[in-house]
Amino acid sequence: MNYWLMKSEPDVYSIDDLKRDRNEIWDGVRNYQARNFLKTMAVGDMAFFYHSNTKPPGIAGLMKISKAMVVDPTQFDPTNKYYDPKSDPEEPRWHTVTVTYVETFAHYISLDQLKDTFTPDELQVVKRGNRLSVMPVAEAVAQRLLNLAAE
DNA sequence: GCCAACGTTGGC
DNA sequence: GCCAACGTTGGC
Repeated sequence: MNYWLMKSEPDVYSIDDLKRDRNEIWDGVRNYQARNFLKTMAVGDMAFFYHSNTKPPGIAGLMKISKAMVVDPTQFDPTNKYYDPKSDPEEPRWHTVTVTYVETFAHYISLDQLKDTFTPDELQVVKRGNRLSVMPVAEAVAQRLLNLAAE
């Protein structure tokens, strides 16, 4: 079982939205490195829900991967902002996962706290200028995050 | 709202 | 295949 961190702007989709929806397709990722991580996710993996572009940015909760290798439907929808006319329905370019709500942390872990606790090597999200929206989290780091969240 | 970082596009 | 222009991300 692997741990991940996935970013979303709460104005667009927040952990409260996921709590309400229970399950959601994590659509709209259009970065190959992030997509490649999405494609390696397995059912049962856990992902930290990171709120980006908000004040303060940070980790808001936890979700679980409930379906792997989901074809992102938005790539074939011409009315969608994530429409990709170059994606071939026979060979879809963008795969993602379905996530299921697990919990909202009692203690929101702000980016400032993440920077105080982890080095950029331990947790890529604290790296300055980091724009990757999906990234792996090492088991030991994940455990420390879960401890922080419970404080 | 600004802007640094950086991925993508497209002319050559 | 290079690289300038452009667009997006995301912290501040």
